[in-house]
Amino acid sequence: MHNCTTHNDCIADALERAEEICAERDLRFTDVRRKVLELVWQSHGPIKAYDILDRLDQRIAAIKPPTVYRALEFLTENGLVHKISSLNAFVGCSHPLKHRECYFLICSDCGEAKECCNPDITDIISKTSQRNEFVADHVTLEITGECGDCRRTH
Amino acid sequence: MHNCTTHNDCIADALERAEEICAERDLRFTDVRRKVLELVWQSHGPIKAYDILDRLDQRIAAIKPPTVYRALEFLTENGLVHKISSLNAFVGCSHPLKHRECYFLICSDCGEAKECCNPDITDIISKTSQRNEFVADHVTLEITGECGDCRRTH
DNA sequence: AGGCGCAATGTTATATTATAACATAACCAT
DNA sequence: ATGGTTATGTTATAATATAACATTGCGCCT
Repeated sequence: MHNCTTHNDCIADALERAEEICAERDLRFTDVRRKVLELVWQSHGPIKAYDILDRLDQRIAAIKPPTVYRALEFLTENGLVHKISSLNAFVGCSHPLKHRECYFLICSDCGEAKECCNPDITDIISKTSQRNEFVADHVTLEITGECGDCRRTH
Repeated sequence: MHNCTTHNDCIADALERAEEICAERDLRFTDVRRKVLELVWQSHGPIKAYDILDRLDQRIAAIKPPTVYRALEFLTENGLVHKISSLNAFVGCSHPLKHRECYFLICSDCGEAKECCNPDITDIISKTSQRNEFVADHVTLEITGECGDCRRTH
């Protein structure tokens, strides 16, 4: 599924970065938001809202869909998480400080979504927008296919 | 909403092209498929599956969601219609013979989705995929923002 | 013409994804 | 502490999509 040998560290790092970013921006990194972000990172790949819901600790309080969607909205707005429209799923952003737009290579075999943030793509998209007199505000770029690891395994 | 002065012609043309393409490929361009494609074109911009359902002539037979989704699946598979993932909506392809991938400029003000099929984008996406050892199979590129017409109007 | 096989549609039911609307609680600045 | 604001709880439902099985329709063979 993934070859991130110290995935616990990834998760911890992501949470810590989120903590810092929220502190800097005077945003509240509440328990719900932290827990949702943690589950997003734990899944390693894209995870669906209702799967997050299922994995939240339901012993303490029965968390309902709106709570999860609100947390995801917060995390998405602040660049900590991205929504993958073609999957209706969410994935942690691996470099939430660097940029706003991320592009994804989504393997339909193993399910992983690798961020591929190529400035050349950003550039050509921006030129294309201009040529069409279009002021872009958000870009969704999702490339589906088969990743190298999966291809070699077959 | 749109400045296609002879939009009835657009619709008729699209249906005729679809007819030809299906004939060439030995596909059945059935009444349901034709009617769904017609409604997609009538809307001019992206239209949602349930809006198509509402607009289908329900006097004759009560058409149900699966029927619409199947028709959309057929039309999408054959390049006559594109799904816009970020909107959960469908739009007619304006040049179904030319290529497989289309990119969209979606105006969040007027709702139009303009196809922008820039080979340079295709090119760079393909290079990026290669560099990541990724075999792309489908590309979703949806640029949301404000179109020139809307910007000037404000 | 009759019957076979396959593709398309009909039908019922339900799964999945997402949000509206209003109530309560937690936080925090004065 | 109190009042304003932000976050969460709660109930209900809207919106999007598909599974599973039944029936119909069409092309082809003889």
